[in-house]
Amino acid sequence: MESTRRSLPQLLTDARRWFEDGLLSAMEATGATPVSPTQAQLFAVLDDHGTTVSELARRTGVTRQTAHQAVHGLVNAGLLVQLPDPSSARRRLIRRTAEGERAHRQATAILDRLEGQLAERIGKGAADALRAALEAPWGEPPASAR
Amino acid sequence: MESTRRSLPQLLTDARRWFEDGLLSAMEATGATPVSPTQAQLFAVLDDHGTTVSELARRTGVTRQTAHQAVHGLVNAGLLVQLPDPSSARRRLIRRTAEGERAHRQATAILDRLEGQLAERIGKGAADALRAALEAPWGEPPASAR
DNA sequence: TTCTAATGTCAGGCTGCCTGACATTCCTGT
DNA sequence: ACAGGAATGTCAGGCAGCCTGACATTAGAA
Repeated sequence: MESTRRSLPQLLTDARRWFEDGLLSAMEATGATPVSPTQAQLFAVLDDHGTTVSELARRTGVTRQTAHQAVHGLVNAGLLVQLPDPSSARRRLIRRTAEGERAHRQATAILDRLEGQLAERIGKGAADALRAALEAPWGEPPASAR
Repeated sequence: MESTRRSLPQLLTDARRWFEDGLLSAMEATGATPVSPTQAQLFAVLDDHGTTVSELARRTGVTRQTAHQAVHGLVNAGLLVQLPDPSSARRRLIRRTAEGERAHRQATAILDRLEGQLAERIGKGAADALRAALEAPWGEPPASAR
């Protein structure tokens, strides 16, 4: 009787995997510098006038060190650059390179297309509802769950 | 104007993190053997008469090796046991131990509670829509995304 | 000026996932 | 009957994304 509903965390993971695989294989197919969703996210929260690693960490909800590491990879890949912040010597601003722009735009386009395909499959209404539900602020899990 | 909608993969990750953190901290608070969502998922797809590692791998959508590793951890933690399958010498059936039962039931209960809290926050309708959308079969990302 | 906070970075660790490689054990077709 | 292919379980090694700890440097506030 399959009383066991699949757990939401698992469902969420499956969905994410679908996007992730789709993104990677699509980018790979175009020969563009591949960008993982995690990296794409970094791009997404980057603003045009340059952003510090710490700020990126805050925006993406990870530690400074993790953000640093992600940025480092992208810098190595030639998609980002770090330049000194004229207003403060301890800060280093992160900016996209031209190639970074390109990769970011492409990744975004592919994700949009995937979302479109999802809408086709489950219906536009359902897809919108999914997004709406996920966009609710998650914050931290209420301790009241104990 | 924040034209940058957050990407679905990222939203999915945030949501998953919320559940994951909630689950871990809740289990930790009770002093029970902590079970990660990944491990909980393993329990969820385990049937009562015993299941092989390969079968678990299929059900969870990961490789045999990954499943093996997860099972190994749970066996070490005393939540699962492997016993020889009387019907075939190359197979080893995985079963829950008594403690495994307990941990599984508790994890499931906590996840339900978290889902309930989610429903409170975003509305029952939205929560149900979320689940419904996620339960659509994800299959593989269509190559047509290239 | 001195003390605290913010920033960037290095080092090391964990988990979940993967591929490769094997030894065993079954099963099927000839 | 048996050879060869498929299934099963495992070990080994790798990679990405996270995390904590520890530091040096620089800004800013007291």
